[in-house]
Amino acid sequence: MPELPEVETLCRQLKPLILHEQILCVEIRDCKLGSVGELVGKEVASVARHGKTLEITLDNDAKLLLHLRMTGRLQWQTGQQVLPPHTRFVMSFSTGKLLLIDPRRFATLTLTNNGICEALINDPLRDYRISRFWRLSRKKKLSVKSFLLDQRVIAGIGNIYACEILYEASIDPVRSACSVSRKELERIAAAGKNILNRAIACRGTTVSDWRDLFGREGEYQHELNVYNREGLPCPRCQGRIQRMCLSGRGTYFCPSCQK
DNA sequence: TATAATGTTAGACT
DNA sequence: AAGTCTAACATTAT
Repeated sequence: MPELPEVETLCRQLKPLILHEQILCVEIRDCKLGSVGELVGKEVASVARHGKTLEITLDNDAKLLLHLRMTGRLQWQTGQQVLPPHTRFVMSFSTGKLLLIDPRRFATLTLTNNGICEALINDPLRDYRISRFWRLSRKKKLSVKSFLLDQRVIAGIGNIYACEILYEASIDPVRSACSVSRKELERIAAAGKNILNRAIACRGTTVSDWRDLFGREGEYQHELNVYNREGLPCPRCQGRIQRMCLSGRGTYFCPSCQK
């Protein structure tokens, strides 16, 4: 479910609620998550996002890394309501409770002492270097879409935004990464920044079950050009949007203006 | 009932 | 050996 803009939305909403707050109680309700060590009594020193990972640093420098994978959601709850179905983890503060809800149970939670510097370097909204992006693309024969989805290349892009970025850059998703020219790759990088920033401003894309920390839908679904729009007219050339399967994922594109 | 779903990765295959 | 592809994870909704 959540890609970079969705995780960034959660990060921004969560920060003012839990920064410098003490963890009062932790409940793991799904043993598949494993144990996360001793968190009770620690204070939250920072809340950050790296790619699609949410990082909560504690006052002893330990880091709680949360990855929502496909259907993970975070919900903020104040008061005594019953927990929603599929609530897998609860962390309580004096200000309220943070719930992890995850029907498919793919989400992961890890406590670590070393950061995740790889994603720090490769986050497209930080000091991402086009030179590195270009260099990596030169030796890749796989599709440019799979290239964009490789979190070691860029951290944070998922299936929806990969489709949208390639549409905005007018690049055919099946082309091999190494066939993309420097100019075209610059177009992809620019489209990536535009789209991700715009999607953050919209608090993410709700096509099925994405909700923000307070249960609200995002707004970027109203600005999608190709994703989930098979058979509808392309906003640019009036051709029909097609759907195909690429590396196992639904891929939407306009065959007449993505070359 | 069959298929697809916004992610990642171990293991298989080139 | 390194690059690439596939199946699997677990559950719900169409």
